[in-house]
Amino acid sequence: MTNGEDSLKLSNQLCFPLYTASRLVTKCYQPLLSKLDLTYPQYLVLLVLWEEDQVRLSDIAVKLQLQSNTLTPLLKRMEELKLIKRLKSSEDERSIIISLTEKGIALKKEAEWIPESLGEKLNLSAVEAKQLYQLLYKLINSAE
Amino acid sequence: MTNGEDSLKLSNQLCFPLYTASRLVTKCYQPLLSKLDLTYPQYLVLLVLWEEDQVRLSDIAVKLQLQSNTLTPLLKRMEELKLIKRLKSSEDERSIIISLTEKGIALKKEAEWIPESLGEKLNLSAVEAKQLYQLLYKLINSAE
DNA sequence: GATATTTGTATCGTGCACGATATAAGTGAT
DNA sequence: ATCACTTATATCGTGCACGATACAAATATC
Repeated sequence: MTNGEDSLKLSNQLCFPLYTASRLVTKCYQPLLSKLDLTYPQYLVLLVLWEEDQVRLSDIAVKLQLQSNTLTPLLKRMEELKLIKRLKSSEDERSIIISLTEKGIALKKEAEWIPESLGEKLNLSAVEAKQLYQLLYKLINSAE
Repeated sequence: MTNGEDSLKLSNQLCFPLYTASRLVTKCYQPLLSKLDLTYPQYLVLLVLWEEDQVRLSDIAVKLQLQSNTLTPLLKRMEELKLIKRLKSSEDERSIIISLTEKGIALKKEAEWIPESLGEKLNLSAVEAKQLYQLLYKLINSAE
């Protein structure tokens, strides 16, 4: 972007808008998700499970790029909310299989309007959203 | 992006790469910042102060889009690390003025190589970085 | 087949982030 | 001056995120 003296200016750093945008988008979800009594990371877990039920904890960890020490308590809270079940795998006793409960499955219908609702909050055109999407994935894949 | 059935797919959501990219970039900073005994939000506060010393807590809050209940303990920890001073404003006894200590000022020199070092970790071209930067700011400004 | 290594999950400690709420200082209207 | 109102910061409680570490099940090695 720039070199030398200005490199430490907040306005010249990519890190800052990334950090701010991420928190801001999470914040946009908050009022929508609180109606479903969900937090943002819990919603991400459900997105995984709505696509494919019966997933190992370690597979969720890979998909969401989260570690076991983050996921374990998060999933335990979701279990307390009766959204998911945590069962040991019969094939490998070390693995925990996460599956949706009836309540977790039913929640999908209630969540279907969320993406659209969020799209309205963020004033990006379809082209811009796609561009941003691609750049972010390039960034994610570039740094391992 | 897409409508109907697929809208809840993780891979179709802008929120997820944003969230992941932000955590990933923070993680890239971590080894660099730990050498200076700093966390990422602490580094952001220093970026603000290196640009302009003697800033009110509330002004830092606006610049970093953080709330007082996040900043207060964060700044107290930085005070314990002898990086900053927290003094009540003489003009308005409600305000806290944050200023750099000698140690805080000296740290700027040690941090100057960080932006460049991070640029190497993230495999984005200058054009892509600028594009991403602009899209993120558009997003931030669009949603208030 | 006892031992070493790897893998999957959990535990512990620290530091954000933020909603809700409290408190004290300043401001304004009566 | 009094009382409502606003503003600046702090406190409290909850939920991530992650480094370090522990531990048990599975696998590999000898």
